[in-house]
Amino acid sequence: MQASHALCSSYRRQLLAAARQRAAVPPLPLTQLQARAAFRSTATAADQSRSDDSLYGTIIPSLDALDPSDWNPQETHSRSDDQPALSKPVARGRTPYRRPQASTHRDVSLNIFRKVVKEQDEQDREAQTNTGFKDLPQELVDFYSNLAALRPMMKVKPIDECLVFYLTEVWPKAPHQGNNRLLKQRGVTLMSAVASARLADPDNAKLPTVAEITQYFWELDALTSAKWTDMAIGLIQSIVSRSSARSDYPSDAAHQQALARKEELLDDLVASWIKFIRFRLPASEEALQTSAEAEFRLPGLEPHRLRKFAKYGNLLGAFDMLFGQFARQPREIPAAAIATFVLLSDPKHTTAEIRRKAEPLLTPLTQILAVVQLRRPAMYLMLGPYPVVLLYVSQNWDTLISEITATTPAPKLSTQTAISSEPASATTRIKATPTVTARERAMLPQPAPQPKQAGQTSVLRPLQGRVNIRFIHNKLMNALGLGDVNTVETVYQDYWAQASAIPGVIQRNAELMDDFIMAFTALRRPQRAVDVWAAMEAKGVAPTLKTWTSMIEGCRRANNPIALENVWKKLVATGVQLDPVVWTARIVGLMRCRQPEIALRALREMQLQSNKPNGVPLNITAINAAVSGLVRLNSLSAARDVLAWASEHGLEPDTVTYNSLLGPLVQRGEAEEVHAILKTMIQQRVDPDSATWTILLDGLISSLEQTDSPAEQRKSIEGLFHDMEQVGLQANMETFGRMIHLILREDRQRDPQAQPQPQQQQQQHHHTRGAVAAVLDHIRAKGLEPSPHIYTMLIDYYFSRSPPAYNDVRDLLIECGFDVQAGGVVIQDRPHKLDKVLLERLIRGYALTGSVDNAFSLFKRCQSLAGSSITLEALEDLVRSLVDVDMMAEAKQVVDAVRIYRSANQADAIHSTLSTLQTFGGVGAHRQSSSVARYWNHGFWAFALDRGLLTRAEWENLQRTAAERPVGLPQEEQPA
DNA sequence: ATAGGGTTAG
Repeated sequence: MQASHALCSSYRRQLLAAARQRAAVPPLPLTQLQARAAFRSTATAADQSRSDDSLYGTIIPSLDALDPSDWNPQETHSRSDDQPALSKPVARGRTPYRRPQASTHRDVSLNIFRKVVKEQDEQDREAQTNTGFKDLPQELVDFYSNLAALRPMMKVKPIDECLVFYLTEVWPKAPHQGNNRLLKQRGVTLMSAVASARLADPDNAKLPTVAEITQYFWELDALTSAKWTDMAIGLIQSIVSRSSARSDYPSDAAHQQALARKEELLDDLVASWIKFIRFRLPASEEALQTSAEAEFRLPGLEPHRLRKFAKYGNLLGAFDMLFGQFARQPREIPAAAIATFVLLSDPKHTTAEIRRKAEPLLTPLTQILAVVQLRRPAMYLMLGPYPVVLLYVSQNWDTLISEITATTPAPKLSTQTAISSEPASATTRIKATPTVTARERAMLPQPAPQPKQAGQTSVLRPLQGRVNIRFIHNKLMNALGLGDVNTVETVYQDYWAQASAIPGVIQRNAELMDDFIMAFTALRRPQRAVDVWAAMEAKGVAPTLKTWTSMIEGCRRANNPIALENVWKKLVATGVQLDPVVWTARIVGLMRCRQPEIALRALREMQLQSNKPNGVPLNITAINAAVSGLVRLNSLSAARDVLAWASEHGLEPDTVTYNSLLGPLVQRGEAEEVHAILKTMIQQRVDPDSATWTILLDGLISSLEQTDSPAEQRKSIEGLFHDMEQVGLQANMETFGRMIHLILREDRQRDPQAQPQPQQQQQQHHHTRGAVAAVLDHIRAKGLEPSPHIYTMLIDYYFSRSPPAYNDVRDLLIECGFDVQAGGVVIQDRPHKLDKVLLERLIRGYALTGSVDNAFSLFKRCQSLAGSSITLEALEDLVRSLVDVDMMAEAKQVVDAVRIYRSANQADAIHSTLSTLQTFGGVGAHRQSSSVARYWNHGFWAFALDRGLLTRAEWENLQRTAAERPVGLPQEEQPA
């Protein structure tokens, strides 16, 4: 009571006055930074997203209309797509950073398109004029007119008819001399279309087999390993997608028919191999001699060379013995060989007859794969373009390899690391073979070097017999804050290795396992979270409700509402007694994932079950989760509806409820509303807490006069802390953070852009003088460290000075634990207070203010985070500033880092079990199609393409592999 | 029985 009176009487007047004033002045985040970035076109007023209360109010249905039973998770996507207002980024007010449009690359592609059209027209004219020669024999005239007719025909007729036409009317009538360029060109175009049609429609009897298409390409002198690989692996994909189980077919006849068709496809695969190898592989003398017995006519393996390749783990070297030059492109013939090998070894798909036919290929492959290790990264590289097949191969690989190593007499197995299966995969990853040949290294994408962190493992090692759980937990949370999945992995591996050595450690610290599960889920490595879960259970630690809550929390952080609901269904299916906490986690998670309707249905569901036996009572915390979520989504009216509904069920607002409602009102300066709520709080005898105080700081800080000297400002701030303590409230880090935020905002507003004497400003040193210094001192006096949040605000502020206050930035960085040298800023050791936002703002600040070297050296130190935690906005700023000063090689490094991250991430995330995919979706499943498009249309890519830092093919390939979900699985249905 | 959950800074 005392606290509320203190607030309401002594500061209310100031608060209201300041709030009114604030309402007229929009906040100006980083305006000066943006203004200084000369290459940015200024954002129009229309870009500023405005909040629209009524819009949200109408979208959220009233609670009475909700029925939890009729919700289907699959609707989530389409519904949001239909209603863009739902995904309208309320919190994303900062659009000025975005480039207006990726118009440049669009123009480029249009030009290319026009050029191609022009060329083709000329070629058609060429064909037409040839027909005009009156003295040509009729046959030739026919040939040319038929050839000219082919292209228009392909636009209107089915592809099989075009093929027949070409094979009967064009190809056989071609003159034996003269320029047959068009004949070939049109033939290749046609045949490529035929190949695509074959892949799209594997059972179309009118289309030629893959083996036949291989032959046609060969005859057109256009058989490349790339084209052939596409066809062969496409065929494999089609085969593995067909079940052999009787239960999957309605009748015996249908089953028999399917099996027969499958055998035809397998035959086609083997025949295609034979054709490709015969056409493309130069046969050695020895191979020619044996070709009578083996249609494949593959060269034999040389045992001593094989031993050597085994020793160095050089798979492509070993493949070289079989495929010669074609072994050099890992994504082509070697990929097809791996996939074929797994398929033809899989009793679910193959037959003895097929194996016999393919035996000349399978035998040497078995000999190689039994002794030369194929590591997962190489597998991902090879099969990355074919996610479905990669998934299939990956899932069958370990079992298959252990079978063949057990039965194949190997030259020397000393270096062959047994590949154990999950959950022991954890240990497998530690023991990743260090032996990589130079050639292989050149071939594989270089994972961005992990910033070498002194002490990451070395600090852990001396702690023998004692595992410092707090230390590990801190490391984990820091890595999570940085979005650094590699470090999370390392911390987990280290912990697991240490803890496993001492009995009871894992069992006694089961909650740390929950944290790892949360972190992996949050960083979009759900398979790793599932692995941790399994590893934990294997140690006899049963998952608790907290474990489930952690996973739900992870889904929330990963912004994956579908996964969240799937996890929920799994939890319900276990039949475990639920509790209010896990219910609340679900509701807040759905709200944060911008699914207010689903969240409200969950709340309603909670209320319905609360009346049943073993029902969890509805409580104010769950209501608060919904209310704050709605407020965050700018839907105040819906929030009030929820509160009214809660009241009907006997739940009255508490302090947190009021705080949720106060936040946006204070921000928007709706003084009367704020006043009304404070009055209600007093009437209802709900005491304000530190958070209330923090929210209301707005008005208190404004009372600091610009004319005050630093000493006077300091006194005012100390007065605030004193007042808080008087009413029994302790300021916390959020209070301090908001104070600094408000002080800096005041400063910016009072001090619009150009101050007459920049020299004086340089000397302002906010963090050592005046109000900010008072806050920082208070933090330290409490034995605390300023949070990354606080450092970020200060650094942003210093960059926005004119000229940029580099010295102040540097001082702060030293405080944060950075090593600042003459050559630039680097992260020497990982600072304890650092997260991804701070890092990004730092890179961006340096880039935009023209301190490009600093920006780049920072980037180099955290390269592995490019593409994940560091946003494309920031990277675009960096690349542009590098190009501006003509550091093209460096600019390319940045683009390469993102590109490599994208493909590696794709490959990594794909290594998932079916169950994980069903629950969490594939790569990018959390994203809606519109946001996928937004990602690939981002100005970063446009700029990189425009400046030749990325080829169009690379860009398209990235999109293709990233867009495809590994498997087109239906949503899992669980009995609720 | 308790943990984990809801509010407040970039």
